[in-house]
Amino acid sequence: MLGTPPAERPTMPAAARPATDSRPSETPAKRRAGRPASAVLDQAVITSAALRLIGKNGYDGLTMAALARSLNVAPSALYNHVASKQDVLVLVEDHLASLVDVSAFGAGPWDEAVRQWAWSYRDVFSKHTPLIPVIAVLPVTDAPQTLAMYETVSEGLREAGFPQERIIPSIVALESFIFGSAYDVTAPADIFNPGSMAASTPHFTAAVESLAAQGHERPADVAFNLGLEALIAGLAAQRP
Amino acid sequence: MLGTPPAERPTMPAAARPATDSRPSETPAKRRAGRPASAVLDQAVITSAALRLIGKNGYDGLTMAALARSLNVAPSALYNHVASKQDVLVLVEDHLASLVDVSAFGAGPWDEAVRQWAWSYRDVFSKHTPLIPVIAVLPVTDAPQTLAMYETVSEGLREAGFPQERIIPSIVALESFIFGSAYDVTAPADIFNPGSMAASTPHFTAAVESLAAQGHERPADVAFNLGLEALIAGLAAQRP
DNA sequence: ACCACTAAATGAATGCCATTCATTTATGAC
DNA sequence: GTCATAAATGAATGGCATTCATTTAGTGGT
Repeated sequence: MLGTPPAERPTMPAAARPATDSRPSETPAKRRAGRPASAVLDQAVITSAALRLIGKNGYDGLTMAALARSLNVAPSALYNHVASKQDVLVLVEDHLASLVDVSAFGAGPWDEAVRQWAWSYRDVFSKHTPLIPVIAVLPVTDAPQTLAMYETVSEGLREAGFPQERIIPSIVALESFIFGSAYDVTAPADIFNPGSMAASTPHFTAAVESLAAQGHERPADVAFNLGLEALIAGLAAQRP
Repeated sequence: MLGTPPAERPTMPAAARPATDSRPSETPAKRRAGRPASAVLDQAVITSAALRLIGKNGYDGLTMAALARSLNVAPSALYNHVASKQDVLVLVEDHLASLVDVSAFGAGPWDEAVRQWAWSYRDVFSKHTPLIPVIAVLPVTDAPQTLAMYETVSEGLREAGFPQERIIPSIVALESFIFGSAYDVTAPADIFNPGSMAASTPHFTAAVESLAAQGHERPADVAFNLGLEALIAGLAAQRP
């Protein structure tokens, strides 16, 4: 499944404003304070700069100062366009949601669509785990692209015959599993090595070694596949 | 937080302690060439103070300064017993792991044990979601109580007839679902309210309203139950 | 052609944070 | 007693998000 390279240019920002045409003319040098036509910043520009920064230096490198510097602007200038750093994270999150692949809904069997969506969703956010605490608690109103994703999935499940009142719980269950699994992808390879405590944990140690002996490239994928197939089967059983 | 795992530091190792309970007892442990019988701080004392602080002011209130103040000690004193704030979080996490109920393993059918464990695990960590990014990536060596939990669960699944190499992936899948679901518990009640965008998301909106009409006390429990039962059924199907 | 309005930028200042380090204190072993 | 050493201090450091008074320069109204 595809990764999530840093978004190139103006990819559909997010909330609120239509924002003129965000064709980013490279304004290289200093500029004096000014107004509209020459405005340097808007939410789309901030979002793509944040993504570039994250891609290069990770989330530790995403500071308001670094973000401003990458845009040749004073840190305080950002606050004319976003209310807080949290706001920047929301913009980034919503952009990422638009990268999740929902194309299989309506184009094939529902379970295949769920599979494709879930793998894509996990892959996108496994590179952005610091956003998970943000999304998991974010009102959908603040994230239009995320909402659009839910709409597509909801429609898909509806057409597959799911009873209305089970659609949201099904999505939430899948999403919870996906978020947890995204963390799992980033865990160090030897996270389960019991080290000096192996002797006191024989069953666990045996299980770890037995899995290791299989020599899977990405153990996280084994667990994700197992859980996802179980969930899909379970959902299938709950349809009329 | 959450950016990168451990940074090595010259001061003090976090691992290899007898893994206390929360009582701030003055257990002296062992003294090597030792000196201070009147020492105020140790890891057990720090852990229980941190828990008290979190209980009162939440994770935003957990700062090294506040922690030190609650112990009538200078902030720098903490660093004689802990290498970093991250270390404090690990101590807290490991204590919480000891609160998770694994008592049903070996005392009944495996699926009932998993059910009880999973609900308990989710409930404990739903009040401590800021620790999830820590646990999800933490080597088991640094968390003896957490390791003990894994040992009990591994033994339970082994006795239930699970093939060795599927035990760890099964635990990981369950745990991923549990972590994601812990976030879900803390989400605001109206997180799915599409607000002014309802018109453009008819299927999603209908699904949300249909669920709301059921009037469940805790909607998060509906999704958790649904997902957990699906996972258990899926695991059952994979046994010989 | 003027002018008032206001969005968008500046840069200095604030307060909080984790962490470091040179130093002091107090203890138990000898 | 003396001494080595763990444990505590308090001052300092550098980074962080955020605020605010101020400046600048287009724009719309007249």
